[in-house]
Amino acid sequence: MEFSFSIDAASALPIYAQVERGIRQGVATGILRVGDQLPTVRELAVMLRINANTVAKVYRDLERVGLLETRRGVGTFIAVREKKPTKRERERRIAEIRADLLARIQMEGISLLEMIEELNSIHTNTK
Amino acid sequence: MEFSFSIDAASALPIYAQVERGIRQGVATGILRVGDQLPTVRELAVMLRINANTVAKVYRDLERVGLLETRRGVGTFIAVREKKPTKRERERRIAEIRADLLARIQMEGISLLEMIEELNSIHTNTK
DNA sequence: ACCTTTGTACTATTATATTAGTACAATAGG
DNA sequence: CCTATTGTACTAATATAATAGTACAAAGGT
Repeated sequence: MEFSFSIDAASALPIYAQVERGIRQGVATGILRVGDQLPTVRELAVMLRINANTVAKVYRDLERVGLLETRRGVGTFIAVREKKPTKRERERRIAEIRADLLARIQMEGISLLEMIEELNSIHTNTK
Repeated sequence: MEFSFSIDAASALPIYAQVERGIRQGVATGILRVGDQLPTVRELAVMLRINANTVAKVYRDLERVGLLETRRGVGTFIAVREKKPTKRERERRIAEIRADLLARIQMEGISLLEMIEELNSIHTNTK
């Protein structure tokens, strides 16, 4: 698997937020590991067909948070694995994911049963 | 159940998009039905603690799309039920929901099995 | 030492988002 | 007819987002 994601310029979600999400998802899913080098500001800008300043902003923001580490003249690297949330926090997030999913399937006219079966089918096919 | 949602001013998603999502979700979930009157522009602005212009923009946009119907001096109403998607379209959306869910639970360190059980528990409790 | 690469820091420009305020047009109801 | 209500249409101001372009500082390689 390779580190890549796409930008939807038409989305209401600003580009910089989409880039940040892409990187965070890469880290969280293990596609990006501690020490891995990211594309350079200019490279990623070309890859995503966005402005280099936008990429630079994301790198800067994520560096401030501690997720990335930048070495001038060298590149930008994944600095840390995201810290484990508390049990309480984890449950809150599960509840949030659940609520979002329910709202969304209801919105699309999909029954909970159908969705569960959809997920079960992946589960049986993948293991 | 009552028509209500909340705005997160800190979200990267612009306020107008959050309002639009709230209304669309209301319609899709059946909380808002054809013919139902929405709060007035000024009322909803107060309810959500945002500017009336932002609400007006959303009403205008949704009217253009045909989801709302506005009668001057009277109010804004739900115009149509969203049209049924084709079978193909529906499957595409299910796949999209599934992909988003998988990415998200992986990002949060939640196993698919755990998520399925979470959903199953709702299912058994609600029926 | 020199050159290249890389992140950083600017300025400038354009577009969008949000708020504030005012005014107007259409409609309902007394 | 009159008034209040409601959506609509403006202007203005501020902030953010995104692009374009230039320049600089730090590090590595030669």
